[in-house]
Amino acid sequence: MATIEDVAKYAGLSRTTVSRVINNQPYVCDEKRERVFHAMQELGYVPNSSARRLRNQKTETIAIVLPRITNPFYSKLVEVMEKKASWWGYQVIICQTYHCAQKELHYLELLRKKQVDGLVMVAIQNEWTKVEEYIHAGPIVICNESIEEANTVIVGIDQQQAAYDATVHLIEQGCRRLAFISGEENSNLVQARYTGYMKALQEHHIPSMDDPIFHEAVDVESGQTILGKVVHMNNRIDGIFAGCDEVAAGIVYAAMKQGIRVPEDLAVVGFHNDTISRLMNPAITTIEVPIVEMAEKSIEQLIRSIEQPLRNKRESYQFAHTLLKRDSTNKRITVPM
Amino acid sequence: MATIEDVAKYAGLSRTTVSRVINNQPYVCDEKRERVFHAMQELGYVPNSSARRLRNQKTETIAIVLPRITNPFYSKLVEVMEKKASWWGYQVIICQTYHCAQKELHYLELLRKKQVDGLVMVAIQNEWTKVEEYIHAGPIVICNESIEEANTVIVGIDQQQAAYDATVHLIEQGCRRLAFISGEENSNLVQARYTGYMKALQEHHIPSMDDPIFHEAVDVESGQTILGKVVHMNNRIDGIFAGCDEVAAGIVYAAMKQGIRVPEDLAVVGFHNDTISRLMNPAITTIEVPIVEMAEKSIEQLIRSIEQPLRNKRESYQFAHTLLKRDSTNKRITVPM
DNA sequence: AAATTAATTGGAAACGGTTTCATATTTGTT
DNA sequence: AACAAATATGAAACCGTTTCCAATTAATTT
Repeated sequence: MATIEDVAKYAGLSRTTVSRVINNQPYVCDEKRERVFHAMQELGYVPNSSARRLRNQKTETIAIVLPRITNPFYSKLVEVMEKKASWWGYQVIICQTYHCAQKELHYLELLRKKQVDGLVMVAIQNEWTKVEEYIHAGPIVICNESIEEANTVIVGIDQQQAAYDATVHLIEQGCRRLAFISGEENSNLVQARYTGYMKALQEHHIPSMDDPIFHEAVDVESGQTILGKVVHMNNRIDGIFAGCDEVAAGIVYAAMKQGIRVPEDLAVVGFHNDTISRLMNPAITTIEVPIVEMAEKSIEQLIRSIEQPLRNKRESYQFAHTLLKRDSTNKRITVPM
Repeated sequence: MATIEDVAKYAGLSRTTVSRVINNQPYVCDEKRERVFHAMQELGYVPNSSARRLRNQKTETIAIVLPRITNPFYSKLVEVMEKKASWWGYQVIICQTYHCAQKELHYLELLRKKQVDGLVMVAIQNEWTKVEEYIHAGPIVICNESIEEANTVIVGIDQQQAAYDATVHLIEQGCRRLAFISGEENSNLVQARYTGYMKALQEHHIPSMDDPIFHEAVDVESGQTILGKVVHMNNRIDGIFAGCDEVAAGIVYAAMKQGIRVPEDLAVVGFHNDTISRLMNPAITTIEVPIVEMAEKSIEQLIRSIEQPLRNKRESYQFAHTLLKRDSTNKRITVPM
């Protein structure tokens, strides 16, 4: 590969001058500028990224840390983030944790190694205090997680309110034996939603029927499994709040297979308004999340933090969610409260 | 940030010795090794990635070029690829082309800038001759595309045979007025499938009914749109081969909405065996593609090419596909041929 | 015409590591 | 005891850029 030195020699000039041409700087006369262009052309020269990164102390790369890309909600977030980042001239490294705290720390090290300029966390596996230490190594934006104590940019929706809205809707449709189904139990996200869920139950004087078997659900298969368990319980559950549409779809699918009517016997609410929630039969009631706005805001703020660092200040951007009422909860009755 | 120089000073040793410790090399006595560890600990030292990349002429990063990550087929490929790459200690940069040849070239430049050590192409937007030029800048593995003339590693399935199998199945189910629906018309992938589709038609003496409106279909929405157009045609189509399950799902969904019975009035075959094809009602007949094997093989071969370069040699890995017969084509009749 | 100021240019010093090479000290062998 | 071989260490070169600084020339002002 040709280096800047080769170009300089070929053009009979110095590295400095070539560098000026590459970076479109002034103080190079037209004739020499032309000569440099010609030499670059002739030698097929392309500036070496590693050398630039070292010299400029800047990688123009960011990382997105998430559980796994196959979850449609995450993949949509990543799609938009990559698009936006690319528009600003940044590359995107994708980091799948598979919900493993260890893996998450491994990827956070990218910040200390200076392999990325900044990082977006979509979901968080470790204690915040552990993640926090990395902020002095580079900006971190939190997207879609609720960390009260985080002194950084945090983008998302009101998870508690969303869960509350969904639960109230189930209750208004006549459900009285509800279940709360979620992904990893310990995340702050799940905690916030659970709080909203419980608030709705308490306000309507409905007892909780939760059970630990209902956690760790993140995909269609786990949704199907859960329905199997629900069926064999004594008190038949008649309403489910699921943490994501994949799980909700698995539940609805398994229910139909087993002759359990949705919503008559069992109403289901999902989360995220993934394509599948719309296409299922019955269509699944869900919480619509403004993914595009969240993703764009996250990247904008991250890049701003990179380009003009002023760290350690909490900055919260909260977007509005919407409850999309569909057939999976439509019992066509309204129970007087 | 502390540099290796700082560590050396703190430990009262030379950069060389510190470097030896970092890289776990011999010829450092235990006592000094300890001192270096202590100094690194004390200063919170982490080796700078850019400096390492420059000196070692190696980035330990690869790129995956694809149309868009939200397509479940691509996102699954990426999931597995990232997992595998990470296992080998490589980072993954994701590059979305949105089917734009220009964008693809932009990402191919990563190879020339030495910002990545190698690159996997899932789908290809440019002429192969244009892409080929980048091979001398670093290894490229083609995954899921059929480029006859490519002298590089190419991983995939027999697209032509898969389309042939799907089409024969439609014909055996009694369909006589078929349509072929695909993504970007000019890709070699689509050409290969189209050849298989036509071969099946010809072997069964069935006239082709194709129409240009049936291209450029890549998601659920376009599937829905297409069904709308199909309905208004004179010769009612009774069988559709769709290039991906998202499109097939859109078609099935829209058909049900309009009272067109699937499969009685219209049979549909999809591609990829995405989750949605299984969950739709009726479930969609599809071609199962061994995604995990393809993704793993692609990464394995790419990393092999990076670590022991021996370029410009075609190496083809073809995996077996399966036709999964489901309800969207199950007319419960067998027409004698 | 002399004194400033602006426009060009290149040498050399970073940026932060790894590796080659030379040197000094042990250890092992005959 | 003499010599070869293995171990331990650091100085300096190198990876490919960008940028500071000084030097030279051209243009402008007094």
